[in-house]
Amino acid sequence: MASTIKDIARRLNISVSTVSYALNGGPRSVPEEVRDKVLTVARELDYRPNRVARSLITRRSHVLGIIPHRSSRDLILGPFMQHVLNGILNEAELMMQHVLIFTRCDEKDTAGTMDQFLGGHVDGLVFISSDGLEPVLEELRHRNFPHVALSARRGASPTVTVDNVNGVERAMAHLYGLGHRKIGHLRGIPTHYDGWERHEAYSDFMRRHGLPINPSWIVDGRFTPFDGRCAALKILDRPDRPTAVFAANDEMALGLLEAARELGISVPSQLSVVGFDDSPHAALCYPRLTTVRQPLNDIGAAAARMLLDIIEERDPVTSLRFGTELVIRDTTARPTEDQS
Amino acid sequence: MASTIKDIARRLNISVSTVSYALNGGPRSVPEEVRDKVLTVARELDYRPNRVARSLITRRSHVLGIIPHRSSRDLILGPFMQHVLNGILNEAELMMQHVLIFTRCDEKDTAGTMDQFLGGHVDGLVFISSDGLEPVLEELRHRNFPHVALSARRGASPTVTVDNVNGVERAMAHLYGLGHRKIGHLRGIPTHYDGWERHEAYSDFMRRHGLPINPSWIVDGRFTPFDGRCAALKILDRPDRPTAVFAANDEMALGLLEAARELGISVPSQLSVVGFDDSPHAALCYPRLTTVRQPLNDIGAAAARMLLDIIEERDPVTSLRFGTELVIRDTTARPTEDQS
DNA sequence: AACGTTTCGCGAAACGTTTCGGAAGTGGAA
DNA sequence: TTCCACTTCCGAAACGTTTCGCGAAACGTT
Repeated sequence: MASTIKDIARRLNISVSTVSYALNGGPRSVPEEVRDKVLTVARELDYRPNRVARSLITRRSHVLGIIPHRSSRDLILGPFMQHVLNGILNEAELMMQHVLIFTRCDEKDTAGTMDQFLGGHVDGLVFISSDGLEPVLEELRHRNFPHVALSARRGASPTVTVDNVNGVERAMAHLYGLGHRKIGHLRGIPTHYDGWERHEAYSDFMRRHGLPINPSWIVDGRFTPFDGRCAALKILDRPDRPTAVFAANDEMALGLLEAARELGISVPSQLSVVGFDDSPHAALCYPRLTTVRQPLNDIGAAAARMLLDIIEERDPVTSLRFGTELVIRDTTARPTEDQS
Repeated sequence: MASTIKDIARRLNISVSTVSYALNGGPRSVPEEVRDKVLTVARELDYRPNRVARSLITRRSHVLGIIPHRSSRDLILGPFMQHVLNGILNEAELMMQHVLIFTRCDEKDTAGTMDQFLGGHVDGLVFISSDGLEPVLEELRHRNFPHVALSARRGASPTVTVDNVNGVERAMAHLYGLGHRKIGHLRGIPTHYDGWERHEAYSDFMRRHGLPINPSWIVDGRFTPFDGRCAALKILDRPDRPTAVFAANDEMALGLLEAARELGISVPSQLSVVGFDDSPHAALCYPRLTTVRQPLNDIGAAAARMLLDIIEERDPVTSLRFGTELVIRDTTARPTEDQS
């Protein structure tokens, strides 16, 4: 139904090549006069170029692919995914690229997954989390297909990461400086790289400062407020509870705050809390959350830009690491006498 | 570099058509034996079908397009976009479709926009908000291109909406029932259809109950916490402030809560607040927000499903409207004596 | 007049598929 | 033997572009 370049050519009794050149100021020039005629007829026929046909031949779609974490049902709802995605989208807009989100991504079916990725619909891929997808990354590297991984071990593939170790260090040092010695940890799923790294940094800090690590002060959650609340109940509802808890992200810290309220534990006087992310709600909740800020929007934007650089074969920046910043608000204070 | 169907054919000295049939159990049968051989060689050559070439001929990409609100820089960050997108993504996954987010969408350049949309990269479109895009919708209708609009006037295009009128009615009736007579409104941008409809419903309620509408009790914001805070300061920081405020969404209500805290106005004893959405943080903030719940995930999922129905020419469901539910939490109470 | 150099334009190949028309062969029934 | 139906496979067209090679014409220089 829709008109094509051929229809224009026929109408004007000229060849399709000429039309193509006219339409996109193509690699060869066409005289002003016929150019105008082509443009007019194109408008008359309501012509729209078929970008798919074009991609087939140019091998570029101007679309960036995104692979959300596989448990995306939950994670896309979190501020992490949200802000990173926002960063990617904003940057993609500037770079005139669209963004395709791959919904199906079965890590057990590497072949099927690759079919999707390499089908030509996207020029490159951003992995929001590489958790469980190492074989896929491996094959992409092997095929030389442009990709960038976030929240991943710095390895063979290009990565954009946040300095978790440094961020956790700041958070812990803050708590330690206030006088806390009994510090618990709401840990993210340990297969998730950030979750793992933050836990490592936490353990490392505790060890280095000779603090006791009580296993029952460390509970896992999948980065959601609900999980945070459940996990927090396990940590807090016991006689020897810690005086402070470091949560692997803000969402879980929010759940923790709720749990504390339910248990009648007042924050920060009886319990200090530090989160990670500085999501918008950290400043909006009550009491306002002390947290480690990571520039999620910038991370997303950087990933998008790095990916396009790779696609267009510019400088080979292979990895980028962003810094963090401690934002001290109202959920941290000195532990009270009777606790320490 | 990558191997094609032709390579397989050459290797086996058979025709490409046979390979094609073998590969996708195609419309014609091929004997078991050659089928196996084709599959083996395909694996050997690490063959990946080129989906772009396939879409060119089948005219299907199995990708659903999404057009975020044009001021997406802000809106994608809100729970509205987030949950709707989540709903779409989940449903798309079930339906084996991927999702492409159009970043560029200049409402001034209808032609350019249409080029993007009709380029063949997507089989249909979901408009998150049709605000300002009527000409585009018009043309899509004219071309019979599958699309669904959210948060839009029920018109010629298929829509999925929420019953704003009913939702606002519940919120207002709740406040009225508690004894509030001086009720303000934190309004969303009025070009946004939901924002407009909620404001209409608010005004209508006030009129019907003979309540005074004070223009300085109505301030606009772009659905963000920051805007909510700014707008709330204007409403609250004056001698004749209302005893209750209905906010067009939860994010602004959250900003309102913050503003109230800054001004030393205690919620709910001195000020009642109702939001709209029931975003996760409504239950997590303090005091917990009374709000109108709308099933954002379901709305997104329904839109995706409706779109696919249209694409695949199944039943012609033209529009769907979801109901709301009032969730009473801790930000609403009777007005105190001295206020009324 | 002979010569390069541009300009202009056409035809065709290519991108990687899907799918149609039909040819050749096989087997069974009339 | 003839006819029909079925299987198996090939060649080619099609989808809508981009772009290369090449020829013809036009133009100015020697």
